[in-house]
Amino acid sequence: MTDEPSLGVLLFLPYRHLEDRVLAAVQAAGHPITLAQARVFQRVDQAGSRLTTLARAAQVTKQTAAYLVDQLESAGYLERVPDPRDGRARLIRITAKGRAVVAIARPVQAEIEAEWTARLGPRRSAEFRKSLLALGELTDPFAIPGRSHDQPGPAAGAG
Amino acid sequence: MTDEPSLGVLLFLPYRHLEDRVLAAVQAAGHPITLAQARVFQRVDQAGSRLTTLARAAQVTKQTAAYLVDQLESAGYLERVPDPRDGRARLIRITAKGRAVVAIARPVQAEIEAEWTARLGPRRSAEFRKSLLALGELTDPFAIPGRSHDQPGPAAGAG
DNA sequence: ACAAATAGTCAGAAGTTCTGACTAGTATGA
DNA sequence: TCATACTAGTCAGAACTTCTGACTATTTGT
Repeated sequence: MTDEPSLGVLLFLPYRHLEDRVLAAVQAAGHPITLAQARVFQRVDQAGSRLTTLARAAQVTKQTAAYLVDQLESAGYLERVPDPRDGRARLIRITAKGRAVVAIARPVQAEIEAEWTARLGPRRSAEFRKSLLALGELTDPFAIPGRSHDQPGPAAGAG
Repeated sequence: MTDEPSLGVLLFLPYRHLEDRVLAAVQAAGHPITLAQARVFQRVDQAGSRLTTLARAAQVTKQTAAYLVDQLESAGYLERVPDPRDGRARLIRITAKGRAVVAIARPVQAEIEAEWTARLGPRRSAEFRKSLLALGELTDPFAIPGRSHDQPGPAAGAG
């Protein structure tokens, strides 16, 4: 660690900064949402998401995702409706109250991105995003076939 | 969310991939280390680190860091020695057993970085790292003055 | 010497996440 | 159509992680 920082730490810093600042703004606006809840909420699609999808995207088990969605539903930020296409599934959707949270989060996110763009300059900034997109294809567990159902993501098959 | 992925998600994917693969390799080698423990262990300096420093770097409270260091110490991966420069402090150091873990982790990390470099190409890869370094200066809570003691990082001053 | 700040600990509570076992609906193929 | 395998989600319980609050010992600055 006296050496140059690892890519892990380097990715961690902006990731966490973004997450923390957006959450702080949401909380400051009077929404008592936790970080774990936010990590699920953030991934709910406008058109509605299935629990399993959220769980995979957030890289937690479906039980964990269910626990957090339950809380967000009780608090009125999310709702569950039957999925017309699949009787087993339910669609998790953002409520009006949830959209109020999105309305707070979005400009903060934009503000941070603007700070980053100012720091890197427009060209490097665009390239940075493109690089992240490329790495996403390499590192998104969705892309990895044959993962089983209860796992939060890769890294499991150890121990 | 039907839109293009946010920078948050984009940073999350490679961060988590790296973390998970390195941890999986360590666990596969027979070291029963958890993700939370690894996040602290990873930040211990060769020359020894103070608990408070580790806590800040990992962005958890010092109590949490202490809890995890206790476990890593019991398991023999870390040790605590008095800090000759400050009677209050102790230096947390990596033991021989801990260095065996580092010896497993390092090449995996290098392998992943090589994959990323292969994907981005050498030029974009170098620029990607430079951009992350620049953003680190912007987002490292160490750089933010006047933060108080028990906080895991920013984002706190909300609610 | 004294006040303020810092390093770390102790105790307890809350929050998150996991494993295992289960129910119900869907898809496939004989 | 029926059996089988698979997928979506839930229930229960345990383990793990993280936090808040209160405290001791030591150092720093005046």
